Amino acid sequence: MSNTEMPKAYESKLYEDEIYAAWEKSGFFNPDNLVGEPYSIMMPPPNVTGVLHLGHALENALMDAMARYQRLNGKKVLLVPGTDHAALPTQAKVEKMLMEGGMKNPRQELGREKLVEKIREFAESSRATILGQVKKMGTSCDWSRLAYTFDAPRNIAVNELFRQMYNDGLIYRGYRVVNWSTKGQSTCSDDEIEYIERASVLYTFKYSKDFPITIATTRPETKLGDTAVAVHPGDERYQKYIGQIFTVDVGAEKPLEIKVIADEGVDPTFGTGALGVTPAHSPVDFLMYEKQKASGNPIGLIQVIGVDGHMTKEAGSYAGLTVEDARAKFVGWLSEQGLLEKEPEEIVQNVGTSDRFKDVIESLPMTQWWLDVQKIIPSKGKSLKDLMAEALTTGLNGNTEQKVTITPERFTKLYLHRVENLRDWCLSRQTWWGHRIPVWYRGKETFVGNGTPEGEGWEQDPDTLDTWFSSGSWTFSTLGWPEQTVDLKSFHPTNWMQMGYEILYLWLMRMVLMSTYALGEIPFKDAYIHGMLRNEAGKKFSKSDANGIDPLDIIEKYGCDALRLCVLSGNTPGNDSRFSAEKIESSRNFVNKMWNVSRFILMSIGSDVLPPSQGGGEGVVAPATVADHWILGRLETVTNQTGKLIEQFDFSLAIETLREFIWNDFADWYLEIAKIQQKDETLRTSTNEILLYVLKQSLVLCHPFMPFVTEAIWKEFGTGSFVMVSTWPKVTGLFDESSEKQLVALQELIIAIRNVRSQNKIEPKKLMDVVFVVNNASREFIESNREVISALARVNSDFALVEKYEAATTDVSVVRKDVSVFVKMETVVDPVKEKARIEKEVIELTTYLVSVAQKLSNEEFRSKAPEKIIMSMEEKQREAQAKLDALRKS
RNA sequence: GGGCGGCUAGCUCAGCUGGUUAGAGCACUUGCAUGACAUGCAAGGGGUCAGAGGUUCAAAUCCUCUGCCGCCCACCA
Repeated sequence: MSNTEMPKAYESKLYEDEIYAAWEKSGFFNPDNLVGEPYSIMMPPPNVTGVLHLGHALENALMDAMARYQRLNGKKVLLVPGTDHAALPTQAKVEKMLMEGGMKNPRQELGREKLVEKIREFAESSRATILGQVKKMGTSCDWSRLAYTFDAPRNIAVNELFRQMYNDGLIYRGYRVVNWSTKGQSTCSDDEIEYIERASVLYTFKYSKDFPITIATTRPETKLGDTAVAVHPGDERYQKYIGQIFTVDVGAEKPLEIKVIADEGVDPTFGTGALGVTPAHSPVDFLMYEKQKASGNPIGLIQVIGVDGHMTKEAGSYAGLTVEDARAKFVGWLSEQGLLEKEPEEIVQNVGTSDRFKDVIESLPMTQWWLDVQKIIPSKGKSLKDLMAEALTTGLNGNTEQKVTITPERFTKLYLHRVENLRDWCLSRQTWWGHRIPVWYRGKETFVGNGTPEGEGWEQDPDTLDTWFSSGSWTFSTLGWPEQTVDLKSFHPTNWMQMGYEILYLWLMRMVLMSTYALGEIPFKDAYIHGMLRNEAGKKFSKSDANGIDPLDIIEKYGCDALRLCVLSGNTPGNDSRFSAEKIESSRNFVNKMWNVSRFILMSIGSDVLPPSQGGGEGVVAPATVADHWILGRLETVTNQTGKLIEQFDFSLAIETLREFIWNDFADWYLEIAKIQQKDETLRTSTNEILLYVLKQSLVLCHPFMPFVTEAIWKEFGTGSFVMVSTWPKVTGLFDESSEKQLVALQELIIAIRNVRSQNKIEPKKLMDVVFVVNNASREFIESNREVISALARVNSDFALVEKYEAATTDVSVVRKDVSVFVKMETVVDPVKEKARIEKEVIELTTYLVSVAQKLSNEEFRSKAPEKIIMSMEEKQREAQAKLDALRKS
């Protein structure tokens, strides 16, 4: 074997690209080349607004760990890669860049076609970068099924979905108050509003001297469009005015006709108990307007703010002013007229801002496309809201197979609460990048469907669809829907989805909505919600890349495996975690440890056992020593634990379990013991076989988390196969409790002797002389481990085993429960110090024994605690007592 | 105004369907260039589990309250 060529340290750069290329070429990323039960994961498509950051590294690590684990367990795994065109956000981003480059108004200057072309160029370049990054992260996705939310197949799915929802009467065109971004010149949905706290001024005033009711507002300029004052129906103060109309002149185009109306929603105890109603510029007021209309007691609607953020001609003397200027002017007028009832009051207020354009959202009345979430779907007898709730509670139609489980569970409550309060979804955007609304108009005719209708004179709606409309269909549009493809049948519902909690409402909910509506299926069975990755100081990695870290830089420096381990360790469901230099180094070191363990094994087994290329390490192993039994038992325990942990989505603990096993058990103990066993002719072959066996299994166990290094080592075996498509270890019944106990005892003994050396500053090179005091039970145990003890504790191997021993003044004692060791010093041991050391131990033991005795003598404990607990406590008591007795004797 | 999460070793975090003398990584102390690895080895030090009550034979773990820190939601004019 040529394994001596393995370099001392694992250099990730030498392997990763080559290995990824080999995996790709092997075809095993494509489930068509695998057998077994289908298992599918859809990659949350990164937005082409930018390139990938560390958060995406976490997502890729999560998805790929799961995909690889499932593949090793014989599943036919599909992991679909893709990107999201991110309609409005991408346009916002490109416009911002163009404006930074000197353009004043990109839409005006370039026009629709040219601007869309610019955005497409940007998107394509981001897309290419992103896909390259995904490969660098080692993600085992099927590139033959690569999808993009804006490609032709996805466009068909979007149009078809729209058509069906329209035909079901769920999608409608309606005039109502929308969220309007003046800067973005577009609507946005309720979910795209970010509320920020800011200082504001509350003005309390009357419309005119003889108006009987005082009202308050932080937006005086909108009052130019007031058409009513609402009071609580039971409010005695205002009872007599209800139904009356007052005409006031506040300087708008026409004098305002203010009707006093009653509405249950008004809180009579708050403020003046009266509310100025501005139907055109407040969603709540608009509802009152509709309610009044429905009750046959209509009030007016006057739009005083335009789409450009300036006052309209309805605002009369205020027309053309910005809202800020209009506000100042109106407040000035109120003050002059003596209409302000109180000094203006400074308050803190939440205002909605556009999450993309960052400006304050105006409420304006407009005709837009909406998705009705309340309406009963004819074929289903339920509303979209009902479907969305069912999917998380009882399962669709009570079918528990069609139920989404969210980890951690607490997000389920959030989701359901949100669903309950869901309002109709505004689908149309006035930006240009994205799926065009699939609706055509000709005079009074409307056509909804896929592609331009036949005949002359049709014009397509100029608006585009909310980007989440296409991402909502991701789990099935990627599988060929609306065609009833084989993929769709095999892989939907998908098995697992992971995402950050920040898109729970935006995305998870919409996937459930779309999938339950279109397919009558949940989009995925399990949703794993991860937290955000923060920097060392606990700050968010901002999207503007100011303190962002490029995952490629990390990969370049530390390797992909280290990055993956790093982002997964310490990351628990739903909780944020931090990324730091120290953490990545620690992960890199573990990768290197794996490498060196393998390096040692491949170098030392020589020709004694069959080389791996001829099946070495595959067959039956023959444990000969306690250590052999122990390590095989540990491997089995760890195999069980790791599998269970991954299936519970507890990736961090799985990694910790593996690290502990490989580093502490396998490398620090078994390898050291194996070096001794290798020198023994009768043990050499079996030891080497076990080394190779445990190594191979460990590589498989670690592969989901560190795919590259495990594959690189596997390659050294020269089998020509991939660890990626090997088999997750099976439980073989090699666990042996007594070996486990014995080895732990051996470890404790060796550590104790090493401790004597350290405490007494005896140089490591010197072999110490010791005497073992044993009883019948422990004699055999020590004798059979003579060589191991000698080598690992560094004592002369010809030590005596006696039953009684009179300690000399040059001896230091080590006491275990049924073995004592006397270590011979060259000089007289300081009797005071030695006594103190023993005293300390005696005190610790005594204290412990007292507490145990207290518990055990407690009647209630004895009668109520389970048998198992009592027995284990009694066992511990015996052990501690034995040790204490031995200590006292010495 | 509602709701949620966090508070465990110097730092970052596990553990929390109650039951070993509370763990890991990093940092720290003391030794080691021990033929796999100094990206390492060995031996250590370090915590009244935010505080106060309660339930229980038993609480970091369950309940109540309080205090900080963070997040989400909400039409209080």
